[in-house]
Amino acid sequence: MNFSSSEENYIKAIYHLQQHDGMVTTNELAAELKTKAASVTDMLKKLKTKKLLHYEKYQGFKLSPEGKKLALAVVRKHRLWEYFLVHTLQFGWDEVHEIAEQLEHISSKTLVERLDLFLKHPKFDPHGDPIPDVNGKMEESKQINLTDLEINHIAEVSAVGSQSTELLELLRHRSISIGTKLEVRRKFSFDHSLEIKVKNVPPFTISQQLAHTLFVKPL
Amino acid sequence: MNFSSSEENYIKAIYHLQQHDGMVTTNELAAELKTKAASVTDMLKKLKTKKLLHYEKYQGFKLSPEGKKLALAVVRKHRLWEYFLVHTLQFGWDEVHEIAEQLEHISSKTLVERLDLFLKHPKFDPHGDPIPDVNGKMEESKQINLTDLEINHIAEVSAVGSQSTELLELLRHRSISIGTKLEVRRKFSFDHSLEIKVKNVPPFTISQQLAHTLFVKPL
DNA sequence: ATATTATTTTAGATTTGTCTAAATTTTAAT
DNA sequence: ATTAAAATTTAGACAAATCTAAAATAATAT
Repeated sequence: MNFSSSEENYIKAIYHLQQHDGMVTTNELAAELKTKAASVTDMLKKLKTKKLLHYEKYQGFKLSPEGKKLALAVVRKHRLWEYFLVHTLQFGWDEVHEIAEQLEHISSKTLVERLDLFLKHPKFDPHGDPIPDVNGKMEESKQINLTDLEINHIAEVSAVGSQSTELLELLRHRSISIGTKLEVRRKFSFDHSLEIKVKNVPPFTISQQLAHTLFVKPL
Repeated sequence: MNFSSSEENYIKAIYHLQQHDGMVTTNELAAELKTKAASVTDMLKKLKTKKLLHYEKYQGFKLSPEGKKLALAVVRKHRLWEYFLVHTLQFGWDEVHEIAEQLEHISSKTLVERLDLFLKHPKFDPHGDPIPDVNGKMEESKQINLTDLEINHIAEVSAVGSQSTELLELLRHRSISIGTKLEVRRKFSFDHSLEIKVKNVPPFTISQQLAHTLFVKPL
């Protein structure tokens, strides 16, 4: 079976959403894909006839096993290409998302496997997310959310929860990137903001919203 | 300006056809793209409004300077990706065409330039075709058509004029590939077939049609 | 329990790229 | 110079993916 880029994007977005929610709703998906609810409904019907998801109208939906398999294949391609862009072509880790969004839809089993071999079977992409293997299996990453990091424990930034330009701009301004070592000095319960310490920089405060999109590996 | 894959395919096909013909006709292009004349007419109108080609109805057409620029950019991407697939990912030179057809439509200037840098600015693709540089300039390849090779002069196969599966199958059967050294022993004027000699193999005869799709560099 | 609000779906329209069949224009042949 | 044939274009239809506006359903709030 072969699927359009659009279908693959829907399947991938559903996969990401159902990691948190279990069941996904029409509006959630519309927001994620920056499209309209009506368009989502249209596509859901098509994906249902292709047996990629379980869907009863007004009831929400989730991927079927075949849908999950497709999602993992797309995620695998996306993350392998990101790894390639950063490690082979010397892109910055914050420049590769949009290009990988295009590359992930190239359809050639052989290409993916040759790429994987050339890259020596990487297990994590430049954002710290695990890369599924040919069978969709991936290592559990030991990263936790920054909001869950214990006070005064040093950790290394390993992933960011979104690749929006706005977020990346803010991170750049704060000189935070993958690999940055930091610790949480205080947690303010009023607005859940955090005081952060990075070496060679005076302590600064970040919002709960920002902390929520950052993942770290405790050292 | 950004263009759809379909538009880029039309522009690229026109570019290739006008290398021979100067002016291109609707049916020629329809045949090249394996589509219908009516579809070609539709697309021509669109490409004309986008100023990519000169076109008066019933009169044939050719690329405008902007069209040529776009064509060369697509050709550059195609050939760079082919080079990458063969030299970096170890594909055979006869396996890469279809994948490169997809990759050539990835739109990211930076990506192309980083790829070019990583590959060390290759001048020719695995089929022996010259790779245009960023400005669309390319080296004149010294290859000539096999039908123009003088009798008893040794030459090396440097390019094939098509990537059709049928042709590649025939070449494989004849054990002819890029780099094969050969010479023409006789030319038969009746059907313009050629008697070919390759080392370690008894002489064999090839049709004019096949000879026409083979390009060689005299040694 | 019913009304209000929010969510989701349907109905109908739009864009892109394609097609078939019919009409038009050009070319070639007598 | 007509006519026949070939090439090209138009007209109208269709599939994919999207949208807006209206209708249907579900959730909620009194």
